[in-house]
Amino acid sequence: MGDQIVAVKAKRGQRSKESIREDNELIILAAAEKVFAKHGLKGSTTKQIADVAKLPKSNIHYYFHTKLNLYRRVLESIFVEWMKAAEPFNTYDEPKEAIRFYVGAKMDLSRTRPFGSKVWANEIISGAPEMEEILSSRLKKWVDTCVSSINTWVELKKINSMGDAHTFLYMIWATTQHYADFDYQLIILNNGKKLTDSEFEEKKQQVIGLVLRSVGIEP
Amino acid sequence: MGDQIVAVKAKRGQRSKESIREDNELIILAAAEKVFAKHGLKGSTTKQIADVAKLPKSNIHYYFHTKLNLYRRVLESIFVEWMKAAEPFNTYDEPKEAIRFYVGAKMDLSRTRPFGSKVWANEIISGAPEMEEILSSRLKKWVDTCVSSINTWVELKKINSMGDAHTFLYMIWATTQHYADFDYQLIILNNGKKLTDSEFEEKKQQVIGLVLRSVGIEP
DNA sequence: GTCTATACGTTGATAGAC
DNA sequence: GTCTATCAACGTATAGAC
Repeated sequence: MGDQIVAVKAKRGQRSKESIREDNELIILAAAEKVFAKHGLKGSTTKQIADVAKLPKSNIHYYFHTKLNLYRRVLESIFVEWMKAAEPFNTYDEPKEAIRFYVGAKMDLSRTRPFGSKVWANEIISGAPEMEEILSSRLKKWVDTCVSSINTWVELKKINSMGDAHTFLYMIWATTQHYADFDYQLIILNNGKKLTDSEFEEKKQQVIGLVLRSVGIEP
Repeated sequence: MGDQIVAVKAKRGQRSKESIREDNELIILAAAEKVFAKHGLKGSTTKQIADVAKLPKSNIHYYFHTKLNLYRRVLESIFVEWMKAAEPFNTYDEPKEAIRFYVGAKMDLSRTRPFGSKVWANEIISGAPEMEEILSSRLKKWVDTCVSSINTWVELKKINSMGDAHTFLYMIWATTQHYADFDYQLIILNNGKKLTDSEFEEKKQQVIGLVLRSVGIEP
């Protein structure tokens, strides 16, 4: 993250004002995601964000006006990425492929963007006051589509019935996001060692296997 | 929660000082669990806790000295309850029963004590700075026992192998705790309606079914 | 044991020099 | 567009009257 900030800053020669704004907004958004992930909306301070972004505190307010506004922008950006990862579920007809790629994409996101997942988790835990709209309209819509796909597979006897399709979907969310949200716990229980990329790939395949078997598909 | 506080207060006639302390500590701990769940350690204020407990702010400091100390007491109390729920895993020999009762107990805890689960989640998300000791010694020890039970079942061909037993255990934690930590999201996606007790019981059985099938046990 | 008053640091946000 | 200086509000914690 720090390297990212330095890299963006170094590239600046004589740049247009729009470009400076764009760069700084990205730097601040990345810093904010990290800080909000650790302390939540209320627990984070604009000074912390400014320090991580290596900018004076007043610049945060200059670009985003209020802390709440910056927070909303972070949430929005996470949601967009999340929905991108969710596409496999609608592009594959066979449950085995759809589930495999969706769970895989979610696991990859937990690995590459853990802070985003944590900001999301924090927001939900504290009652989702800033996300009700996103959840009740945009996410709800996607969930409905997804649930009907799962129900179709059940009707076609391609997978076992689990009663309510939501239960299955929530298990996928919970299990994959656990690798982002609870990463510190996983590290401590792994004797203080972070998983290497290849170890993580292994866990990913194991998770895919468990999820597939849970609905009766042999991986 | 509010009723609980009123009930404890009303019972006081002429009580010993020890008993007053005990009651107030319980009231404050319950209030703190609720507030810490919503805002995390940094985001919570002693005033909020005092207001929920219906006591003056200074009493919080009188009984627990510092906010951090109170927070640690809340975490400790959650951990104890958590370990109690974990007993089934060691008291049943057959995986089908052990898993069924453990997952059931975890689901029940998510239903009856969601705030505790959220405080725990918040603490892990923010890097577990106050819990490293609990995690790396006491929780680690329990996990090791649990993992070796699972491995024994695999060796006895009572359940399918999933590669690393931790992956299976983490899936159980994630899925069950999701019903506490993400309860607001679940409500919104359920059209704003909280699950009734009997609906929750249904979900619980579905989760148990998915978990059992994921290791090849027909529920 | 209870609670008001207050010390003293930190916070979000802005004004205004550069 | 950048950044120092500043402020009012709020934070934790304590002192001391009851």
